[in-house]
Amino acid sequence: MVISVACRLIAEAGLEAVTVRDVAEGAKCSTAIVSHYFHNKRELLFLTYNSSIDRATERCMAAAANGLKAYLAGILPLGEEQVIEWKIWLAFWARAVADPEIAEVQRKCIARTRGNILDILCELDADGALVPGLDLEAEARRILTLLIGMAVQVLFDPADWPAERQHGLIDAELEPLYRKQREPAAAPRQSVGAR
Amino acid sequence: MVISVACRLIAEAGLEAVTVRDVAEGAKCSTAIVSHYFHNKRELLFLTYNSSIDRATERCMAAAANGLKAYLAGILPLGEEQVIEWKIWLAFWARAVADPEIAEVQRKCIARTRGNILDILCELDADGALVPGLDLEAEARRILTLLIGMAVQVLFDPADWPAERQHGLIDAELEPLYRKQREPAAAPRQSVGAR
Amino acid sequence: MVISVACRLIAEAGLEAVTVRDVAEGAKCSTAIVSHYFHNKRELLFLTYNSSIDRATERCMAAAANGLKAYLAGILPLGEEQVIEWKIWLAFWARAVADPEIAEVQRKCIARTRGNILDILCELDADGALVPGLDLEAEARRILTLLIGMAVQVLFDPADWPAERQHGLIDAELEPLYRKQREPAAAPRQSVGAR
Amino acid sequence: MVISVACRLIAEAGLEAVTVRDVAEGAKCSTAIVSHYFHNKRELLFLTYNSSIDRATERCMAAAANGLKAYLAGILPLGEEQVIEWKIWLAFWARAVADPEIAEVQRKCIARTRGNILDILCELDADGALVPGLDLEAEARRILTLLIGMAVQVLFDPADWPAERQHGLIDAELEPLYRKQREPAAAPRQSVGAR
DNA sequence: CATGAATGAGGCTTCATTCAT
DNA sequence: TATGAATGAAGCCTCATTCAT
Repeated sequence: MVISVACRLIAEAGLEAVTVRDVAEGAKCSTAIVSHYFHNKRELLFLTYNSSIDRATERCMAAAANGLKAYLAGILPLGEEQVIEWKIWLAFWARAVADPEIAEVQRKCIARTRGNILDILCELDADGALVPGLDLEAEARRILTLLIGMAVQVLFDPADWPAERQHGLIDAELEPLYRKQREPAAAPRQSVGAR
Repeated sequence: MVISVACRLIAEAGLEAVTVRDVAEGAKCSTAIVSHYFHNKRELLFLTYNSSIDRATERCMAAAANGLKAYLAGILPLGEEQVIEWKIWLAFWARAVADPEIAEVQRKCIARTRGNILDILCELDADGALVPGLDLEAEARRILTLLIGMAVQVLFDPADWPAERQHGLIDAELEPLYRKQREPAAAPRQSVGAR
Repeated sequence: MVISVACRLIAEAGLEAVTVRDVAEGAKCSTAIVSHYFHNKRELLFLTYNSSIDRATERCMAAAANGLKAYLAGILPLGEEQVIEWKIWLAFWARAVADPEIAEVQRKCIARTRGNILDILCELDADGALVPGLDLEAEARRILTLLIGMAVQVLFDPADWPAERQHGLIDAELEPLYRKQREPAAAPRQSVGAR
Repeated sequence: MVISVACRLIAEAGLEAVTVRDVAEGAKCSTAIVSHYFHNKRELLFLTYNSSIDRATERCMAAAANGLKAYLAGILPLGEEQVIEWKIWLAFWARAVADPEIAEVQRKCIARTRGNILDILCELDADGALVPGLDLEAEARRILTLLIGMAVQVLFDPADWPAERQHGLIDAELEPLYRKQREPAAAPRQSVGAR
C-alpha cells in the first residue's frame, strides 16, 4: 500500500520531490508509521524501486507465453501502467549514478532482461523457427537496446511515438529473424533497408 | 566556470545532491555570487543542462565532417567527457518527468539530433553512397534509438560495454546501408544476422 | 504561548526585528516547531495581531459594564499591558500600508470599536442620561479619534502624557454629553451639540 | 533625488520592504553610490524621514498665512501628497518603538506642531478673534490629537473619511473657539471653555 | 567619482527522524 | 501499535556592505 503510493508519487513528481510526509498522506497514515515500517527513506525508495521492477518482470514473464513479441510489448511504454514504470525507472537511473546499490539493481535488471530475451530466442531457435546462423546473443542485445532507447524517447515525446511506431520498430527488428515458413527455399532477402 | 563546476558535481553525485554551496565551493566563491549570476538554483541547473547539450552538439557537428560514424561516435559514451555528459542528461531526464521546461529541451534535443542524422544520411544518399530505396527517416530513428539505448546501458555496466562493442553495434547498423563500392555486382548478402 | 512571546518581542523591538528564531528561543523550542504550528511567519504574525486585538476587545467589553469611561480607559495606554498592545498595533499599522489583509483587520477593528462606543452612547441616551439632541454617531467618531490620537502621542512621549492628562482629555469630551442630574429644571445647554 | 525615491517606495511598500537596491534602481544608479552618499541604510532612512517631515512643515507653515484652518488642512491627508507623507510617518512610528533616535525626532515633531498650533491660537487671541478665557494650550493639544487620530483612520478607511468629514470634524472643533463677529455684544458663552 | 563584482551573515522554510504518549 | 509533537540540520535566497577597477 505504502509502496504503491510511493510509485504513484515518484511517477508524478520525480524522486526528489517525494517526501515522507507526502507518502504518509497518500497512504493515510502518519509519517512515523512509514518510518517505522521502512526504517529509512532510502529503504522505502529502494524497496519501491525493486517492487516496481518485480511487478513488471512478472507481467512480462507471463506475457512471454504468447511469444517474444508479447514479452517485449509488456515492457514497452504502450499503456499507462508501463509509462508509470518507466518514469519510475528513469528517476532511479538518475540516482543510480551516485548510488552503487541502486546501480547494481539496475545492472542486474538489464542483464536479466537481456537473458530473458536470449532464452526466448534460443527456444525459438531450438524449435527451428529462426533463420539459421544468427548470433542470438548479439541479437538479444540489439533488441533490448532498441527497447530502452525507444522507451526513453516515448516518455518525452509520446505524440511522436504512437503505439504503431513502437510496434513497427520492434517488428522490423524481429521479422528478419524468423524463417519464412511457407517458402521452403526462401530466396535470399536483399533489401535490408526494407525494414 | 560555475557551470563547469556544476556539470562535474551533477555527474559525480546526481542532481538532487548538488547544493548551491557545493557549486560555490567548487568555483571558489561564495554562494551569494552564484545567486548573483544565476538568480536561481533552478536557472543555474537549467543553464547547465543547456550548456552541456550545446557543447556536445558543437563537438559532434564538428566531427560530422569526418562522416556519419564520427558524428555518432561523438555522442556515444566512449570517453570520459561523454560519459559525464550522459550522466548529466540522465539526471535531467528524471527531472524532466515533472518539469515541462526541461522536458521541452529534452524533446527538442532528441528531435534535432535525429534531424542531424537524417541530414547526413540524405547527403550520403545524394552522393550515391547508400543502397537505393532506403527509408532514411526510419533509419535515422533506428540509429538514434540504438544510440540512446546503448548509452543508458553503458553508464550502468561499462565493463559489459567496451568501446569495441559500442562501435560494433553501430557498425552493424550502418554497414548494410552503404553501397558496396568495389563489387559492382555485389553478391546478395544472405546473413541478416551478420549485422 | 508562542503568540505571547511574539507579542512581547514585537512590542520590544518592532515587527521587522522579530525573527522566527527569536520567537522560538523565547518560547524555548526549536524554530521548526514554530513553523509546525504556524506554517508561516506571516501567519504567526497575523495571528499574533488578531490575538492582541481580541484580548484587548474582551477586556474592554468586560470593562464596559462599568460605563463608557471604563470602556475607553480599557483601551487607552494607561498601563503597561495597554502600552504593549498599542506598540503592537502601531507595528502592524506600518505593515497594513502594504498588506491588504492586515489593513482589513485594522479597518474592521476601528469600525467595531466605534460601533461599541456608539452602542454604549445609545444605551445611555435611551436611559435619558445624555443631553438630548446629540449626534451620537458623530460623537462616537470624535471620541475614538481622540483616543487614537492620544495613544500615538502617549507612546512617543509618555512623560508628557501622564494618566491624569489622558483621563482629563477624555473627561472633557464626555462630561458635556451627560445631563446635569442635580438641577431638576436645568437650563438647556445649547451649544455643545452644535459642535 | 534618492530621498524622494525612498519616500515613494516607503509609502508604497512599507519600510522593511525597501531595499537599498530598490532605491538605487529607482534613482537609476548603483547601490554603491547610495551607500557612498548615505554611508548607511539607516542614515538614508533617517534622512528620508526628516526630509519628509521638513517638507510637510514648510508647506504647512506657508499655509498658516491663510489661517489656522489652512495650517491644519495642510497636515491632514486630504491630498495624495499628504497621504504619502502619513504613510511614511506611520512606517517610522513602528520603527520608533525600538529606535530612540527616530522616537526623538517623532517626539519633537509632535511637540513642534503643537507649538505651532498654539502660536497661531495665541495670535488669534491677541487679535481678539477668540472667545476669551480659553485654555489655549489644552485646545492646541486637543486639536493635534484629533488630527493624528483622524489621519490614522483616513489611511485605513479612506472611503469612510471623505474630505468633507475631515473638514467637518476640524470645523466642529474650531468654530466654538471663535468669537461671533456680527454680535457686538455677544452673550458670554459659558460652557465651551468648561470642556 | 562611479560601478560591478564579491562577500558573509542571516532568515525562513522544509525535511527526515525520534520520542513520549 | 500508532501517533503527534519536537528536533536539528540543511538549503536557498536576500541583503547591506565593501573592494578593485
